[in-house]
Amino acid sequence: MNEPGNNRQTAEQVVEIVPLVMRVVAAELRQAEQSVIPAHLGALFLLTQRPRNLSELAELQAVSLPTMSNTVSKMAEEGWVTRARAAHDRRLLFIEITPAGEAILTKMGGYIIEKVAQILDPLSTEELDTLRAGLAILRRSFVHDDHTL
Amino acid sequence: MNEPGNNRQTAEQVVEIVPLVMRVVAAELRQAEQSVIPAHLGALFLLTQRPRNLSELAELQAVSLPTMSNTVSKMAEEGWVTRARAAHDRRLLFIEITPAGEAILTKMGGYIIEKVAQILDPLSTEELDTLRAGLAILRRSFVHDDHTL
DNA sequence: CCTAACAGTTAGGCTAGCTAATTATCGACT
DNA sequence: AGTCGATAATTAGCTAGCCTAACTGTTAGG
Repeated sequence: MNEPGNNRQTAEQVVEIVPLVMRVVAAELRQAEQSVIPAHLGALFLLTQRPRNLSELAELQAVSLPTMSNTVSKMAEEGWVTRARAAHDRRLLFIEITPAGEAILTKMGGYIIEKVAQILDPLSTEELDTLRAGLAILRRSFVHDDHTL
Repeated sequence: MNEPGNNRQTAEQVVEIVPLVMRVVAAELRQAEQSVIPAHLGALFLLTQRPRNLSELAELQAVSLPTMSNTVSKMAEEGWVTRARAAHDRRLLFIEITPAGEAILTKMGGYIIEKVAQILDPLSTEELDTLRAGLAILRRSFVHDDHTL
């Protein structure tokens, strides 16, 4: 579909840059004084849209089922989500965010977004537009999308 | 410098998308049959440009000194790099890639880049251009750049 | 020379991820 | 109704990759 080299060159950039950015973001998160919410933010955000079951969360976050099971257990212990069996099919979980979960998402999500926004601050409006467009393409390519929102 | 919202919206995208892409890339790497080279590829690539000392590698890869020290130790055990004290200042390491290191970089780097290139294959030429431009901006913003190449 | 600063290593610990095996439920087919 | 395969989630056990704090060796300036 493309000149082959174009593809590969872009792939090289992805492999180089994404892990670097990841480490920087992770380092910022680690500095968030106490609260420590690492991988939980993404799942919490998905739960603000509507309740989900475990498989949905795992797929949307691109992690295995056991990983998401652990994540949800920890969040439930913290009181950020509730976990119940679905009425119509008792194999399924019905996972809902709580007000405490929404509060922590606002607080911690806001913190990290603020940090990243500072890093992006020197960029011009045009650069920000380009960056957003690029990220949107990355998302479409890599993420099994959620067709419900 | 910008309308404040622009910045924040882009930051949200970064925080959402980068970890997702990271997990997908990591999953691809994990499937690379045996060879298992996780964080080492980036460091090896930097060493193809020229020999480096440990602090340089750590900064360019945005990891702590102990982390990079471990990484280099493992790579030295595998015979992918050599480690020697610099002649003019014996505190500094002089880390060089070996032919074996170049070989493994070609093989494993090629493998993962191929995988990512497949994921990007459906994109049009225009989309690839946009993606590359966005990634370049991301890199400039997040990475302490190497001014020597 | 002595001491402060610097480069790297060691020790110890944590999180987030995985696969494999297990439990519980459902649904379809006899 | 009973059983059996498929599906959803959990548990057990493990690894990689990252960190901070404390230590060792080296240099350079007063």
